Amino acid sequence: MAKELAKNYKPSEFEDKIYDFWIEGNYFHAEADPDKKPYTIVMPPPNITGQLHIGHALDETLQDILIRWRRMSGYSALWLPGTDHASIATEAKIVEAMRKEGVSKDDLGREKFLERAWDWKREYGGRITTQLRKLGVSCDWSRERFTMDEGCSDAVKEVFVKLYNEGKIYRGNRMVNWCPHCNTSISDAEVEYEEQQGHFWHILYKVQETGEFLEIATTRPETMLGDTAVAINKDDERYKHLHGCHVILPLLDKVIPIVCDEHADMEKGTGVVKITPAHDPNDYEVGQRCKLPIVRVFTYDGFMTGAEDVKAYEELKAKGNLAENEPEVLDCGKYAGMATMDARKAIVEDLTALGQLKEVKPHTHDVGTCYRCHTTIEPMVSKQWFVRMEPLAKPAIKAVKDKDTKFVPERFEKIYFNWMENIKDWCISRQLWWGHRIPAYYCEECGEVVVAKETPEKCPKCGCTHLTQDEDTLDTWFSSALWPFSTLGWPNETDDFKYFYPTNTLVTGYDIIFFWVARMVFSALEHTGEVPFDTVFIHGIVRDELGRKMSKSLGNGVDPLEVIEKHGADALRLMLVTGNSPGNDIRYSEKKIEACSNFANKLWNASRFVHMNIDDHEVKNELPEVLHTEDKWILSLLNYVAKEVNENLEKFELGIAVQKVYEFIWDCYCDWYIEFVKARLFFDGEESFLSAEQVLLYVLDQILRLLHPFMPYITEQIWQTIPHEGETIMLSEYPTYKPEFDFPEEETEMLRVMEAIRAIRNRRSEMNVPPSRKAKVYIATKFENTFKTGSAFIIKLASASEVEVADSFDIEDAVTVVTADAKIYIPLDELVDKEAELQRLNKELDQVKKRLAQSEGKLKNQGFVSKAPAAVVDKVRAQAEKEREKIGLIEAAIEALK
RNA sequence: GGAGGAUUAGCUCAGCUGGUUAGAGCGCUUGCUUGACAUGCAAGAGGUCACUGGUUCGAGUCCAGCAUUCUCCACCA
Repeated sequence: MAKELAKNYKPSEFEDKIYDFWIEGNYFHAEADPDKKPYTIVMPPPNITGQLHIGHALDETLQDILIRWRRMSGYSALWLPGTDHASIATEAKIVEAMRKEGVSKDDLGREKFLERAWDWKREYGGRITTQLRKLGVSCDWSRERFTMDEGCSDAVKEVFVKLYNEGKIYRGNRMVNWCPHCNTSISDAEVEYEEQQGHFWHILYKVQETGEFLEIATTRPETMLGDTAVAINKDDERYKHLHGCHVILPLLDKVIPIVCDEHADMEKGTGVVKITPAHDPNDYEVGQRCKLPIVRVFTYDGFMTGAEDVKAYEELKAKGNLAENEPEVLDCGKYAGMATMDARKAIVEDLTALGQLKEVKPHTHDVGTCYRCHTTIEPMVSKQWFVRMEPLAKPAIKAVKDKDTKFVPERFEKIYFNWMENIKDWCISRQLWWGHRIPAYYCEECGEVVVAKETPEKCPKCGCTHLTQDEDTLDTWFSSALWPFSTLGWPNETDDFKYFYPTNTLVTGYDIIFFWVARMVFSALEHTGEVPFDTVFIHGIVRDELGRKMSKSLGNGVDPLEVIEKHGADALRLMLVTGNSPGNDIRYSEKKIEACSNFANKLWNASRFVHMNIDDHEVKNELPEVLHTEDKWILSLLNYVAKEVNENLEKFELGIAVQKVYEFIWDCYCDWYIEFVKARLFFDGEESFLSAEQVLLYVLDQILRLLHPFMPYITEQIWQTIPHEGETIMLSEYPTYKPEFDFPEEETEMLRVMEAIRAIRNRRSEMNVPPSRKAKVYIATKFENTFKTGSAFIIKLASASEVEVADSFDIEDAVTVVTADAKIYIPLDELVDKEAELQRLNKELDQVKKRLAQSEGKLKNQGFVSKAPAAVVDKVRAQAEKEREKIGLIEAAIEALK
């Protein structure tokens, strides 16, 4: 470790070295320690396909701040990292890479494909975590996990089998969201709605019995081949004569019934709806109610069905393997094999030729798309595995209502409840290979379904050995839902699990509450009987300089690695946490980063100043016996800041916390204390400057600790160069409030002197007197001692040549400055413009009078005096008193000048 | 259709449970080679806290309404 500080702050020169130093020291490692309280965060696992982006930087920074603070506060603080296999995203990338080589999944076969996927994981899985390290994350890498590692996979199987045995997982034909591009079902949460320009096609269906035509509007004419009914409302007067009649489906000339169903809304359109149970969620419901056949006309990869598909269906039927709700399949004839969009065109053309297309109207509507590839979702009836949500959602709602898990900020609870209360069963099977394969086995002989953690040797029903495992894998989020406990050893009752679980804080963005947070809550309650974490700390997203979402298509993304390279991780971290309140979005800006970097530079130089003074004197890092007023002042402020910072952190107000540290360092320590101390370092005797150096050093040490969770690198780098105990600042004690460092009187004394300094500077500045031109200062005050002790500061900081203090002076023709506690004369004869000075004094007099009027108004108000708390009333009273005094002094000054 | 943010200085944002002379950073003006820092120091200008009501002794802060804007959810023949 460096023993001295370089002349300039250059983060790139030491950040990596510091990280290595922490790793070598094993400082991130947490143990189950019965003498300490546990504090646990599990890291939201980034996708193995991921590149570090600014959103990660925010998420990780917040977690690192919390974990470093708790660690320094004496907790056994575990931050458990890991990565997610991201089934659909990873598989898509691999398939894409293979496509470029002209290889398909089927060419390769499942096993070879998985080998390739694991190769991919080995190659890229480490990339994201390497990038994370650049941020300074202090997570326990020895416990790094992967959602598909042995332990997590075991937990997945355990959960699946358990839920199946309890009847909470079932398999069946249901309406699901199908992505024809990814070729898999996806869950409701994975559908994103996008506004699209579409059309209404008004089609005429002929009624068999009466010969009249019914006008039916649809946004998807290609689905008409799968119509198995048209619906009307039973109360609709217009159509009462049609109850029990039929229509002839155009193009197919197929006779289908007219049914009555509440889904048909008399107010909307013509009041007649075509019903396609296989390809529309609402129609599916109607089909169930009216016992309609389900006819599938799309293949799963987005084409119209044909003879082949019918054949496959017939074979299944012949075997007697048709499950409940298994859709029939239609040979779409001339449309068979067409992409659905092409079929739409062809069908519209044919209907036009028949004269059965009445009109086409433009229409904008929200269309469901796949959240990964943004392909339009095709609702399909398909055989999938589902989690029955009702029994799981109930306790998950209660746990948050009871505040077993709290959301910060609280308002996100509503989003959670809204989702949980309207939740439908969760489709968990995916037609993908990369992921946890569903532990269900089917007997080829008797059709028995066996769900078990281990591959069964033989069928428990018929005894044969012809069992095949389900081809599908589980939704990625099924395994992430177990993350808080699967990573700690569950289902085994490990020591870690017992000590670190339930975890404390989950830090994540609001965009992921449904996908992940909600599912962790109900999974944890179901399987561990406890909530997975006590607090969900929600943050917003990082937007670009113009407030837009960062996106690949806009190309407005900011690469955190570039920012770190240029300004350092500390500046990036500070920028991400400053001036932000929980749950709100953050706007990235280069200016903000620069400001943060300047702050780091400021701290660096202040530390260099301390070094310049202590290096030749073997100064001990402890407080001296005798403390001067300004020492007590800074210590008292420090104490107060430490108290508040801890309180703010406790409440997850990280932005407020860091703001206070920032102000203390820059305004109090650098701009005032260091300047005060210069007077002692350069003018006083030996003893005084030694004690000054001690306090200077002590406070610097405390500052570095306070700031360390936010800016870990620079604080460690500096800390290592100053006298200290312990190996790393990471494990030093975080400053807290200590009653013995409360010095209210000294604080007041210093404030009096500081006010005088500011007032003198102000006057000099207004009169454009350069600092080089010193002037004698007379201070008339009741607090003679305070100002006598403070005169050295006034000389140094207010460009005074000499200071005289007494309880009054009789001076004419001087500039007069009045503070709350003193009347200050600066005889700058030749510079004084009497008129200007009079004007200024009168202006000030007006201002003070206005304030006094305010105070007095309050005091005259009976309601205020009788109802406001005594402390508030006293405060206003004291204020009014000061104001009256000040008015007296200013008036006297005006008199004297006249 | 439902829900939730946001609205405070030229810009970007803080302001916790109601009590300050409403704050910060950037930008702006003026002065300064001040014994670490010009990535700096000092002084300053700039705000009827979107709007309208209400509660209260007292409202940027609580309540109701309204406007603008963003987001989420649901629906959409």
